[in-house]
Amino acid sequence: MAHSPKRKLFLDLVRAVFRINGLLLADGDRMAEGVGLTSARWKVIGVIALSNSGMTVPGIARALGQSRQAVQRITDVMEVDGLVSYANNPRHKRSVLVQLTDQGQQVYHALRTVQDPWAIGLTDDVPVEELAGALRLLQRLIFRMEKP
Amino acid sequence: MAHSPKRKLFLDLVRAVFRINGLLLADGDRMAEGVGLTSARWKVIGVIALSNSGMTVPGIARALGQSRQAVQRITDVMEVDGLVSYANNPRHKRSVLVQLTDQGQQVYHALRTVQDPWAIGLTDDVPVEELAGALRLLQRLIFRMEKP
DNA sequence: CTCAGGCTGACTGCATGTTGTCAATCGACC
DNA sequence: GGTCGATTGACAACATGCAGTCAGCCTGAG
Repeated sequence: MAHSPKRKLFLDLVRAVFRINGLLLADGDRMAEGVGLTSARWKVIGVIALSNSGMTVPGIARALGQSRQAVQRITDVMEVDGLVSYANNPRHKRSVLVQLTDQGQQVYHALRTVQDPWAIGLTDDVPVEELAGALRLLQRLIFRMEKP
Repeated sequence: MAHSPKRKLFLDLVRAVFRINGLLLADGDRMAEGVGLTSARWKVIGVIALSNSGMTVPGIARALGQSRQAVQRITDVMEVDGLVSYANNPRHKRSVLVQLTDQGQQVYHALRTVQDPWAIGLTDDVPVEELAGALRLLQRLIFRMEKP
């Protein structure tokens, strides 16, 4: 049991996650630098773009599973850069809504035009079922780690 | 094609990797704090423990797929803490070998006694085949991303 | 209405990771 | 033996993430 194949498989999977996380960040930075962004920023932009009327900073953080402080710092920088704007939140006086500016929208779409071929190229010859299976497993692990 | 199921699957997988990476680091920190370590340090300790006569800093970095500077900073701190020691490298005058001290060995084994039940508990009801499949997929993606 | 607990923003400190640069050493080739 | 490219250590700048704290706003129970 100490060296059960499952244990080794799982630890290898953990290492693979660490590794691919670093590679994804590196690839993301490379793709994003063409439009003056970074990996962390397109993660945030992506969440905002999927919403209709903007999201609060803690809301974005919850969607990403990150701390609100990390998101706040990023939105603050992007607000200075003119990619997002803060709008009054009718449901909450202090917690403003983060919205994409026109420039932010343009950057988001520019990003898509680089990101899509990248995603397609990486998964060219990978069957959909394998992707779905791996995703299910990861989501299952995530669920178990989020509810301790 | 713009919204092909595969593209969405892949992007969901990317998000899952980001999320699980954060959760693994958090869990690792929680497990490691009992023995006075952090996630980053047991990653490094793990690599050293698997070697026989110690490893150079760049060697550890290559094994982890990280920059040597990041590893160097961690080994420097662990050397001050008495977990590792630097030994002369007969094959290279400047590049010393990082070795576990007795204390480092003890910490490594203490970590295993916490890590093993954690790994087992997370994968309790997950079939080995699913683990293996997900690992194969991730390693395939890693391979494609490492060779641009 | 009042007030207690929860949510938010702002700030701080810390850990980790990347990239870039420079000088010293190594190693391989001529 | 000499030379040149690769490797290494040391240092710095920067980006990102977490946790902790504090004060102010919001919400809902009483």
